[in-house]
Amino acid sequence: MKLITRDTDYAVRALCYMAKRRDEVVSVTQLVKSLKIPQPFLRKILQTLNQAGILESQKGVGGGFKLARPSGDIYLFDLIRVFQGDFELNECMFKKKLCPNRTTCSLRERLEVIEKYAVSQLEPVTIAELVKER
Amino acid sequence: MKLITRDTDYAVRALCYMAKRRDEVVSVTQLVKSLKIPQPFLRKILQTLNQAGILESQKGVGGGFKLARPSGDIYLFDLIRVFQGDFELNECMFKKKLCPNRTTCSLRERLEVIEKYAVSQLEPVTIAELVKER
DNA sequence: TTTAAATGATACCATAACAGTATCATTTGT
DNA sequence: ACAAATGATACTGTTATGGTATCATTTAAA
Repeated sequence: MKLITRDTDYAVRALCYMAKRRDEVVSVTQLVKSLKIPQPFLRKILQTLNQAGILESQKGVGGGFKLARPSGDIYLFDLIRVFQGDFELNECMFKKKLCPNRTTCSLRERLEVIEKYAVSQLEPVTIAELVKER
Repeated sequence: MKLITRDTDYAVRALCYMAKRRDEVVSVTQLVKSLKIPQPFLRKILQTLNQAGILESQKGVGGGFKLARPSGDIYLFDLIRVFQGDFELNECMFKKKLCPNRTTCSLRERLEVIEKYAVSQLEPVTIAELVKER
């Protein structure tokens, strides 16, 4: 049971790295040297981020990626949405439909509270924030 | 991303049902009629609970299952442990080893806070409690 | 203008978890 | 003897996760 999957995690690391070098174009090869992430996997991740408008890319020799916007405007939740879909700890199996079971539903209320708390904790997190800490 | 998997959920429902009929032996067939759960799946779940010492079973005609202890002593976490293993939202990929990435680790601290909160919310939940509500 | 370094686009793959199903053996009340 | 129940165990289909592999295209620089 993971709140953050590996691709989201790798994305965070890569973006933090790039945030420290704003406006500098960084290649995957470069990134891989610092972060210990498998090349082709990181490449796929960055391409996805590019398609999502979080990164900008530049092809050809000397090319690579850079942040498409200030690191303070890149939210952890953006990444979660891209790689993991909507953040939901619940996923009631009877969504929309009338929930047939009152007992489980009372449990669900508790899960909802937990989810709200988790969201409140993670919502404000941006790449800039993560870079700043320490 | 689910905090509670389907088998845990089904287990909760079945146990709540049985809690209302304490010391009465209930067969899978009976349970299936009330709760809308696939027979063979529920059967497997109850057998697992039996092996875990949460249920007692009685074979043969008129047999079935009943709670092995008072419903107030059966914790949601017992079930989670049986069906989902340890409750962890974190699963740092570099457990034990020195975490090589400070940035991600600062994120991890936030995840730990969330996990602690979730545990604090779920820890006190027993079957008795769930039955009592409403 | 060739070459090499980069991304773009896609397809593929292995493993595990999840959500069950199926079957045969054994027990037991009637 | 029979039928209703669990015990034990193996199997199956689908999806998510965590990647690899390949070929095409762009582009800076020799």
